[in-house]
Amino acid sequence: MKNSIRPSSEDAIIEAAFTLLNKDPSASLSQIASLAGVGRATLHRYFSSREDLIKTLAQTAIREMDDVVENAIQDIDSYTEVAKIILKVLIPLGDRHGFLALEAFEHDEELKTEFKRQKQETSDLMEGLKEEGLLDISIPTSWIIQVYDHILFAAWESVKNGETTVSQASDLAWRTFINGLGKPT
Amino acid sequence: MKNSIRPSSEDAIIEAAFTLLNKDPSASLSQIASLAGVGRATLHRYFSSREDLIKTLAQTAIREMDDVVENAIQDIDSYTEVAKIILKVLIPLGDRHGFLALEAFEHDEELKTEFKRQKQETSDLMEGLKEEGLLDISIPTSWIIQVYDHILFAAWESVKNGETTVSQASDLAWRTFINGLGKPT
DNA sequence: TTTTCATGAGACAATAGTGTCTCATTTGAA
DNA sequence: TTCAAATGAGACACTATTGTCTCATGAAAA
Repeated sequence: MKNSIRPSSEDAIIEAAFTLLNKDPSASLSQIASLAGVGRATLHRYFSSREDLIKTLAQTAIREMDDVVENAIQDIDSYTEVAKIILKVLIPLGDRHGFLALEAFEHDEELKTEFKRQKQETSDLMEGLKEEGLLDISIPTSWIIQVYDHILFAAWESVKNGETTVSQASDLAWRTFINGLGKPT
Repeated sequence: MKNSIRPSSEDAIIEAAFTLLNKDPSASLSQIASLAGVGRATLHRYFSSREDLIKTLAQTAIREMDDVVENAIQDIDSYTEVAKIILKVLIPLGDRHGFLALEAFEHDEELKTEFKRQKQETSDLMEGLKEEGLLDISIPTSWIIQVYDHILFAAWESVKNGETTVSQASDLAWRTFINGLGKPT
């Protein structure tokens, strides 16, 4: 029972950081501590430096994405349905994880490995879609991944701007992806 | 002949800023001045503050985009060809203008107006594509704009990563856009 | 009650960036 | 050559942020 009950301070800081950094990626540690309702000293007790905090946020984000995806595709067996569902469940996470796209993790081998793994999983998924005859096999997988990622981004922004609901954005994104890269008829 | 020959210092600073800020958006004014080959004091003689410099860069970027687009579509009369060519000529500008996407211009009315105008022009272009029967009229124009912008972004990144040439990325982007949002057959 | 531990408040030093200013030098034009 | 404008170098004050440290307090566990 090492981690059964959290001190709540650490979680509060992480939540405050996610909230604040998405509004202003250069928010200070003072602001974060303040929103978390803890002193700045306490923040430094849990996270030795700003870099340490950001790294924890990135790891948290990776885990949250893995969790939400794994949970959503439990009973699905076709690549097609998996790709469709992932698109839908990841859209709402943009508000929470978006700011991480602006951070540089080039010096962190641990995180780079995790990012590489996620990219590889996406790659495998896209190869699966090709096998199922949904995607044009003559299109480079690297381009397919780019489009998949950026359409997801477009969907998130569309929702953020109030142009569509998550459900609508999800449908539009999927339709655009499939028609855009699908097997020529 | 007020502006016939530039002092070159101002231009050198702007060029250095474009180069450096795309590598590191938080590069200091010292670094920028240094790369431009001028003293920090001189930089402040041309740009009263960092904000002032960034704003000039944004205005420059808008003008450069307008120029390259206007120049490319001079003799074209179909919306379809225009949309296709714009995609191609804007890809290389990503390396130069990309960092501006990370800046916040919410407090600058002048720039906000320019951005709004560019978005409106894109909107008009997409409506034109609908009229020419190239795009599905049942798809919201706001979504079409999102996809157009993000596919452009995907193409730039694809080139930046060395996955494709500009020409290949341009073809893939156009194909993906047209098939993705085109009229159902 | 006593003890232990997390915490808040705040002082502190170090660092970095910014904007201003001065002065000596250079450059180019008259 | 002479003069005026542009420049480089650098000092200066100001601000913000960060990370460390100490100390008193309050709450929970023993």
